[in-house]
Amino acid sequence: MAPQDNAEGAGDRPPPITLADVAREAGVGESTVSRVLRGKGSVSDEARQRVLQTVRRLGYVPNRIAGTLASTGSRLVALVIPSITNIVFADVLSGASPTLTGAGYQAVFAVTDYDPKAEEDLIESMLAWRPSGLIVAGLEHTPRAFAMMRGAGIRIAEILDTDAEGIDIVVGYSNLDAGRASARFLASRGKRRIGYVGHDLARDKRGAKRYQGFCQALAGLGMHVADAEIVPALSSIELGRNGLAVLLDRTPDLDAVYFANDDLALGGLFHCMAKGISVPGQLALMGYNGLDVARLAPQPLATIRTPRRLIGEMAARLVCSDEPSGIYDVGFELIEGATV
Amino acid sequence: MAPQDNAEGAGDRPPPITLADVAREAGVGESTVSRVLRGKGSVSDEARQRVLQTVRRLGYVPNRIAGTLASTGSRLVALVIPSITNIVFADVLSGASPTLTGAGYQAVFAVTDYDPKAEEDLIESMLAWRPSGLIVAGLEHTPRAFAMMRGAGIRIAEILDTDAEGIDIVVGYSNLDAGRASARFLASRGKRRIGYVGHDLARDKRGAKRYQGFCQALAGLGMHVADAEIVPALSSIELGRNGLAVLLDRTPDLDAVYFANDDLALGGLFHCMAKGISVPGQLALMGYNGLDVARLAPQPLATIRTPRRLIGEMAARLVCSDEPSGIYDVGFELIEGATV
DNA sequence: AAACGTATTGGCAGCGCTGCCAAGTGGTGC
DNA sequence: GCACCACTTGGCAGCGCTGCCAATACGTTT
Repeated sequence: MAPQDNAEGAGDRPPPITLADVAREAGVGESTVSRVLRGKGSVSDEARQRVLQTVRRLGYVPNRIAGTLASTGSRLVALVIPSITNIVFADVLSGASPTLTGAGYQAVFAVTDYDPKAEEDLIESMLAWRPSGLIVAGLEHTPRAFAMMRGAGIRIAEILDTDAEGIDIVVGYSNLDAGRASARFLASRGKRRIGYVGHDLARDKRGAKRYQGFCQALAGLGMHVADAEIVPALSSIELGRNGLAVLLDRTPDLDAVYFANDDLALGGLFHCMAKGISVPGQLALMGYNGLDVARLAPQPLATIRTPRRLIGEMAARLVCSDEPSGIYDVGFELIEGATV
Repeated sequence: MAPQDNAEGAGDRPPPITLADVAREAGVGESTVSRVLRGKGSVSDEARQRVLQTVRRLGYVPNRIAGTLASTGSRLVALVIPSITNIVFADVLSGASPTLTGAGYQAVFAVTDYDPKAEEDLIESMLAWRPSGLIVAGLEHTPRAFAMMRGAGIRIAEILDTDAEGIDIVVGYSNLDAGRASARFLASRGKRRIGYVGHDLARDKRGAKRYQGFCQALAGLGMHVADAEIVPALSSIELGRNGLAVLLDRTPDLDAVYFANDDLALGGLFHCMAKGISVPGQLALMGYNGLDVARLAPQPLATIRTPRRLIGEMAARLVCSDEPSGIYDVGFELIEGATV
């Protein structure tokens, strides 16, 4: 842990190379260098070669900070997400990142940890970088966050949900419908004593909407959730394992359990495997998200697959383009798996 | 999928509010506004109140682009990582992000997809933002990438590996040692016919080092890898499942298999569960990374836990501070699990 | 030959802020 | 009363680049 000191020079750095240095060395005007580097405007082949060679020789790296200040657009896109270890958002980023890079944009991101006030503060500090676009998770924000986003004068994409009004661009699907579809699926397979294991729904707004849709659809079929175990923390496999144990302890005669997401459901599946509970014979399990690990488990999990990568890609493309604002509903897909 | 058009005004935006606007409205000089906003220099309470109130009234958001250009430091830290969906890097980011945010920095990131040339290009475009620090995975880079990093005059942290020379700051652990430790552990449990399932090692330099250490340690014990299945792609649960199937097909009498990481190992475990191969009775499995899902599987996986979050935190803290450069070895921990 | 487009080039203001400096104010000590 | 100091304040030159404009060169049209 102790640092082994490095002989890296502590000396004064030479002053950084600027565009003016390149211009002088190449014997051309600053504008010409700028034109060559941005590939805009016409420049003679001879001048271009001279500039490029000088750039290489001096190791010049353009200063985008200065460029951005001088021009209008910043070529930065801000991403504000609740979590980075949650694979859902990692997938969104993995869709957005190459799209942005490919279009010459840079991604700046910040993690709210599911805290609306933190989101508000982070949106503010992101806007200070004058990004040309902002991608943010969900449709629920604090009043000040709404005001800032509306007033920013940039493209805003809200993702992963379509169940409320959007500010500008919305890319996602209906979480209410996803919950409803799950309820109908379980009912269609003859399940009647259905339990629920979820996590902190005050923080996970979209999880709450799924549960709401789930209950609604059950009610429509004259049914209801027999018992629910809500663990007051963020979802994890461990929580699912424990949550299902507690639920079954309290209400042993369930024939199916709906989980707020695949992490929890996988924990539930592991619990059943460890306890010798036969799935789906004795108990059916259904998750949500369509994670790889759930698909490849010894018993593929019944779940709903959401096109998260695509959402990231589309949101990125839309905030960088002038395609019309509006709602882009990408839908979801119910995976029957082998646990129901 | 079709956008439902939104009535958002297409009108001309009012010119954005600048610090000069605030100064004029508040009846003070620009310097005073700047001092209030940055909490530097002395300002009378009365002036401060007037400024803060005006800022709130106008909804002024400072322009960090301009601020950065005018001052020296940029308060940006660049992160260049191979992947974002790989939980290892997501964990690193989740450690780095709050640390940076807490210190008033903004994280900018880019994903190389394990391609050295892409890394080179991305490092270049990140440096164009004049970050005050750069965090990059691993110690292997292209010559031009090395040159750019050395010449950038900023703090550089190379993470997740200590098995080669670093440029400036190194935060990680020895992958060679991790491989060696795994070999010794398997040998100590009496395993003699040991197989290996790995992925594209030309791309995963650190995985290659672990395998190298593993083979080295086995050789030291007068043993060797009985058979190895290298799948030419990035690791995944699916690949682990298929890889183990192929390996066992070819060499059925193995008594242990070492996997390049937990994704592959988990796939292997799932394969055994599906095929009724008893673990560790018939076959022992060992992974690497210490993922939650591996710890919580019906049979906890033998693996090596690496402090990825801590690495992210430390790297973030170090690039923002003037703590000494050098190697910070955070070590790793062997988890015996129940699969060996 | 004059007038006119097109390609190429350099100069320079200014993007919004910070750093530095000079100036003003009021309290203290001698 | 004067020198001195700490605190407070505003003015203004840049930071490194881009956008605009004017200038030049050269071929074409009438």
